[in-house]
Amino acid sequence: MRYSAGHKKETRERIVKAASRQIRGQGGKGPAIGDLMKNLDLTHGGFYKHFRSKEQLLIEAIVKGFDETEAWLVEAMSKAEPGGELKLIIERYLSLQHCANPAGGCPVAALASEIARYPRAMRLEVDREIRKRIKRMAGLLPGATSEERERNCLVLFSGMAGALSLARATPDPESRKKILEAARDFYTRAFCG
Amino acid sequence: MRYSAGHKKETRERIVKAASRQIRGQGGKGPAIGDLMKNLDLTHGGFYKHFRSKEQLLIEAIVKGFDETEAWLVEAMSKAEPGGELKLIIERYLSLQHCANPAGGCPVAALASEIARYPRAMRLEVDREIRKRIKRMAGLLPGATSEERERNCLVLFSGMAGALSLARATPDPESRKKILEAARDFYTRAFCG
DNA sequence: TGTACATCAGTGAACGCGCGTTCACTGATGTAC
DNA sequence: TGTACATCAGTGAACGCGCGTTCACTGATGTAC
Repeated sequence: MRYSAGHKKETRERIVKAASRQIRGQGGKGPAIGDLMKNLDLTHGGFYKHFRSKEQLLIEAIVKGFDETEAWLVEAMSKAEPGGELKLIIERYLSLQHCANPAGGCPVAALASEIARYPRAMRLEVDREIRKRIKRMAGLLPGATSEERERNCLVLFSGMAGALSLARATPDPESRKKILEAARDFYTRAFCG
Repeated sequence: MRYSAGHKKETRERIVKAASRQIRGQGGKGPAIGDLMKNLDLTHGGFYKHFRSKEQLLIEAIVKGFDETEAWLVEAMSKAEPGGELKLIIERYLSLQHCANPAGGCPVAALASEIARYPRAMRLEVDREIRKRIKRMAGLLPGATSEERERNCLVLFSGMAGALSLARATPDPESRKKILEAARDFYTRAFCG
């Protein structure tokens, strides 16, 4: 059958969006293409009408994860009184909500240890995204020079991703909460003066 | 053929040791059993004379990773002047050497984001190990109560693991070094005050 | 002391399943005439 | 206006490979007699 004008583009976006959630939720090589397509009421064969390979899809899926997460954090910021932006970002990033929702959250926390083992093209793309976000976020950090602010931002960002990963790895909900709270208190004190 | 008394035990240990390196190096489901055995000049069929399942092997392999890493950090400590132990641990954990050697390093940094997705039995075992090590290390941290020292230890440990994961994910060696140095300076100042 | 048998770490073929990718095909709609 | 053909998103069978697990078998050595 013939489809309407924007149909193909819409389908493509649905695939990327679903894949983005699933790669963050499942990690590894991400969802099997058959499953992914079935969830969207499509069949696996059609996949290659949209993407050159699974790897290409995963790259786009991860980029989408960064976009979604940044938007979600920026939204938190918008509610801040002046100077309180960073505190709200830390609180949201280290919230129980983010912890319970890897599929909709930060790709670095969701995939931290796996990125290093991705194929080169994927690593380069992830690296580009991380640099972009770090640069934007660095302005909120304390520090005399932009160099110093960026260093602080790297420490905060990697530290929060580590705390979130560790919390998610912890089976006991009480301990999870303890880790998140400890990290939240610590980074707030360290960077929100 | 019949083998000497300790032979089976030795073979088993060789398998665990090789698997421990490979799961940390490759992540995911770890090495394929066929490859793992071939590297030890054995065939895949014999594997099940030693282990109930691959999952059981992985559990033992990860525990071995914790043991090796703790020993390696304790060795660093032994060279410290009194009070300087933690500083040496931070420096070793965040060294370029550790960064370049995931297969021989900390399992949490190597597998951070994947642990949360392991089968329950594996998660529980990893959790036990982490608690054990955190408890031992907490004594080196500042804090008025043991509660507070443990919280600090959680923050330091998860932060360092996050920094190491991020550094490993970074393709450019200069940036890798920058991340490690920034984290090293920061945590040293924060906890070795 | 010599012989028959038991033991058991290791072997390698086979099974079954998951999964990425390819490819000939479908069929509703747009277009050319 | 009606008819023949082109288009192309989506379909589903098939291929090839990787991999965990099973199982009947091997063969050197220890043990029973």
